[in-house]
Parts: sequence; structure tokens; C-alpha cells
Amino acid sequence: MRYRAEQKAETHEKILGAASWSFREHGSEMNGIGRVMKELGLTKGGFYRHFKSKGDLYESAVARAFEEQGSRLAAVAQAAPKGAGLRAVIEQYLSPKHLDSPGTGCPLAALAPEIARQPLEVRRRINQSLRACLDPILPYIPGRTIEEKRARGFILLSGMAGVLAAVRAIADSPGRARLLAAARSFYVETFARDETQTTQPDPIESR
Amino acid sequence: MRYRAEQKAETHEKILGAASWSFREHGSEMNGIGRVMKELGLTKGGFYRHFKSKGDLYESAVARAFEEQGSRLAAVAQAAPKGAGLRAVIEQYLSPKHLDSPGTGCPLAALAPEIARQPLEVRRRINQSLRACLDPILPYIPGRTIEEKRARGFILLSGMAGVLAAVRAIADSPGRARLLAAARSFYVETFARDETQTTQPDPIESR
DNA sequence: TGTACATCAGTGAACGCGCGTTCACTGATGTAC
DNA sequence: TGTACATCAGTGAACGCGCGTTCACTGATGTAC
Repeated sequence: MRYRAEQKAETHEKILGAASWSFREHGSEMNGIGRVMKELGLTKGGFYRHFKSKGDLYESAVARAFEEQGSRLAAVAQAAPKGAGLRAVIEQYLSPKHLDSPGTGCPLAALAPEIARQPLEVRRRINQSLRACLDPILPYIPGRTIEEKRARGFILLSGMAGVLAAVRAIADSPGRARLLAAARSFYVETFARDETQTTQPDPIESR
Repeated sequence: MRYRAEQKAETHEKILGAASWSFREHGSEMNGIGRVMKELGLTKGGFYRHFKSKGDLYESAVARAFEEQGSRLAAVAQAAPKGAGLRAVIEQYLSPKHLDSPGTGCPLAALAPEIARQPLEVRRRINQSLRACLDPILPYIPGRTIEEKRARGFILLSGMAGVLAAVRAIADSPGRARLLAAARSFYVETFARDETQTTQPDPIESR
């Protein structure tokens, strides 16, 4: 049957969204096209009207996830009080909510080693969106050149992603919460201390 | 055919070693029992004389990988000049060699998100070996209590693992090297600066 | 010391299963007249 | 406005494949006598 004219674009978006969630939540290998399509109430045969292959979907879905993550970071930074943008970003990133919802969270924390195993061509495309994901927080990062800011932003984001992934791997629940809180303090102190001290007087100092 | 009495234990070790490498190099889902056994010149049917299931192998191999990583960290720290143990650990961890050999490197950098998706029971067992992996570097970490040292050690190791995994995901080779070097400087400065200043006079200060 | 037997690490064929992908088909909608 | 036709998003059965797992079998070695 043929549907409304915009239907195809809508379905395409729905597949992308569901896959973007599913890949982050379960990893690429554990989650098949069939499952993604079934979640949307569709059959897997129709998938190939929208994407060339599973690899094509993976590229698009992970790239999309990085773009979404970038938007989220930008929104959090902008919503924060003046001079506390980076701190807000760190606190959101290392929050219990982000810890418990990998499917809607940062793709770096959910998929980094898996992305590293992808062929060069796939990594190249994903790298572009990773860079785009970093851009929104660069204004909040100290550094003389844009390259310095980029490097420091990358170190911050990948470090936090590592902590998040590692804490997710821990079984003991109170231990998780404690380590996540300790990491939050550490990253705020290390990356956002200057920010809160110099740009705005802030009576409540962390630690 | 029956082999020498010690043969079984030897084969068991060989499977464990090959799987430990293979899981880190290719991830759990992309690497099957058949491939691991074939690498050893064996057939996959014989696998079940040594392990209950693939999951059993995964647990053992990842735990083994963490223990090996712990030994490596201990060796690096002990081989370093007095007062530069942590710095040596960081420089080894964030070295180009470690970057290019995930199969023999830190399992946290190669598998963290995948471990996070494992059932609770598996994570519990792996957590023990993760903790054991952390122990060797605790003496080099500042902190008033053992819990403080553990938290700080965890933040250091998981942060570096995140950086390593993220750099591995980058396609551009000079960019990789540059970011890895920047991360190395950052972690040395942030975690090992006190060490080189207080415990031993060191004329060459990083940065 | 020599012989018969039990053991069991490893073999290789077979299994059911879910995967990614293909394809003939369907039928509601857009279009041409 | 009404009718005939073309389009193509989505269906559902089928495919080959590699996976994890099972199992009857093999045969060199250890052990009992």
C-alpha cells in the first residue's frame, strides 16, 4: 500500500531514531534490523527502502546520536547561569540520569570501542559528527587557539565518557553512585574551577 | 587421542589467552569460539571440554585481561625511577604502542561499554578483577583513606581508558597522535605533578 | 615386565537459530486523461 | 468530476551464512592386574 507523501521521510526518521537509541542501548552486534523494525511496528523487509545496508544505518544512526548529543550539551550550557556553562555540562554528563540511560545519552560513552573497530570510511564519517558534537562546548573551554580548545574539549569529553562507561560496568549500586559523584567533583574542579572563579563570583565552592 | 597429563591445563590456558586477546581486539560479538579455536589449531567441538559456555569463557578471559593489565601497571610503576611511578604508568597507558594494540592492552579501554551490558552476575565477577587491576597503582595515588585513593585511581584509569578508546575511534592519524600526546600531558600534569615535585626533585617539568 | 582395559582431550559432522539480505507481491495514493 | 493506470512503501516468505552447542566417535596415554 502507498501512504501519504511525507510518510517515507517520517518512517526514515523513525528508523533512524529507533536505531540510534537501540545501538547505544544494546550495541551494534546485539541488536538487529528485525528488532528495530519490530519496535516501530514494521517488518524487516521494508528496511531496505530506507537504507542500503545495516552498515549504512549504523553510520547514520551514530552520526545522528553525536549530533543530538551536541545539541543537548549546547542546550545545557546555554540554560546555565552566566559563567557556569561548563560546570552545568559536566554535572549533566556525569549525572545519575545519564548513567542509567545509555540509549539516549552520549554515543562516545556507549560505543567508543565499537566505533574504533569500524572500517576507516565509517570512522571518517562518524568523526565529522563527533567534532560537531564538541563544538558547542568550545566557547566555554579555556585555550589560546581553537586547536587548544578542541584538544582540551576532547580530553574532557572522552575522559567523562570513560568514567561513565566504567561506572556502568560496575555491579555494586551504591559504589556506582559514589564513584560517579567523586568523578563529578573531580571534573568540575579540574575543568570548570577557573570558570566559576573568574567569570562570576560564586560563594559555594565545590569541595 | 589422549595427551600428556598437563596438556589439558596447557590448552585451557592457551584458549584463555587467545580469547583474552581476541575479545579485546574484536569485541565479544564479532569473535566466535570457532575463530579462537582455529587460531590455536584446534576444532571448536573441543572447546566444551574446557569451558561451560561462551559466556563462561568471556567472564574468565576478561577477568584474566584485567589481572594482566594490573601486573603490567605494577611492573611499569616499579621499574620507574623513585617518585615517578604514577607518571610512568600514565605515559605507558597513553603511549602510541598501547593505542595500536588493544588486544594486549587495557580491557577497560577495549570493552567497557560491552561489559556494562553484561548480566549482573558477569559484571560482579569482572568487578573483582577490575579492583585487583587498580590495586597496584594505589600506593602512588595521593589520598587520606584507601577509599579516596581507590576513587581517584578509578577516575584516572577510566578517564585514560575513555581517551584511549576515543582516540582509537578517530580516523585521522596525525590527529590521533596529537590528541594522545595532549592527553598524556594533561594526565601527567593533573595526576602526577605532585608526585614528581614532592617526592623527588625533577628539573624537567612537563609543560 | 607385559597385557587388557578405562579414560577423556580433541575431532568433525550435525543441529537449531537468528541474522542480513532479497524478492515477488499488495494496494492506497498520485497522476494523466 | 470521473476513470484507468503507474508508483512504490511496506509485507512476508525465503535464502545462505555463521554462530553456539551437542554428540558419537577416536586413539594415545595412565592404570590395574
